[in-house]
Formats: sequence, C-alpha cells, structure tokens
Amino acid sequence: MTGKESYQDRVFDVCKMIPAGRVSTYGAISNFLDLGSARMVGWALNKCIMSNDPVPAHRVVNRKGELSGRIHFAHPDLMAKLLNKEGVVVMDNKVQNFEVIKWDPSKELY
DNA sequence: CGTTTGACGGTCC
DNA sequence: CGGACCGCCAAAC
Repeated sequence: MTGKESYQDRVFDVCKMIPAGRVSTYGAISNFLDLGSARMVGWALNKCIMSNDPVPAHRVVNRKGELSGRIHFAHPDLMAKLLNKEGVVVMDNKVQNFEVIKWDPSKELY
C-alpha cells in the first residue's frame, strides 16, 4: 500500500491487539496513537461495524469502564455478552474489576 | 464554509 | 459520587 493508513486503521490494529479477557479505553488508544482526542477512537470504531474486518470493539470501553458503545452493536447486550464470554464480568453495563483487567497499550505494550 | 454532532476525557463544584 | 462545562478532532449537514 501507499501508506494511506488512516487513524482509523491504526485504531483497528490496536483493538486487535487487545488480549481476550482484557478491556481497553478510548483514551488509552488515543494516547497511544497520539490522536489528540478520544473521540476519534469512537468515530473509528463506529466504522469498524461497516468494516469486514473482525475488530473486537467490545473490548473497548470508556474511562469509567462503562460499555458506552454497546448501543452501536447489532444488539445492545451483545457487547456485554461477548465480554462475559471472555471472562470479563459485566454488571449494569459496567466492567467489574475494571482497574484490574484494564489494558493500556502504552503500558502493557512496549 | 459555518454549524452540529459524536462509541470521550478531564476538571470543577 | 455525580452533574455541568470545556476541549478535542473529524465527518455530516
């Protein structure tokens, strides 16, 4: 390719690097890719639904550990279900032990 | 080309 | 702890 990798492609790549059973945040990805705004991650992931690539967007939550993006999935409960399936405890649309299973590319990935 | 919106984050009170 | 407010950048209108 000519290197036309948009910020969206980088977000996809980072999301694919998130280990199962772990969750990342929009801010962490934004900081790692130096996008300057966490909103860009949300916009990029919104396109991931239209994309044919298997992007585990369900592993990305906001800084509070809430499944803020669940409403964009095929079913609002799909995101929580996928996380629960991977061993992540989700209650009331919030990730339990969030600080424990939180995964930061800038810290975990070196 | 100005305005609005959006899967956010941090600060302030 | 939670609500209000601003900053942030890109796409949609």
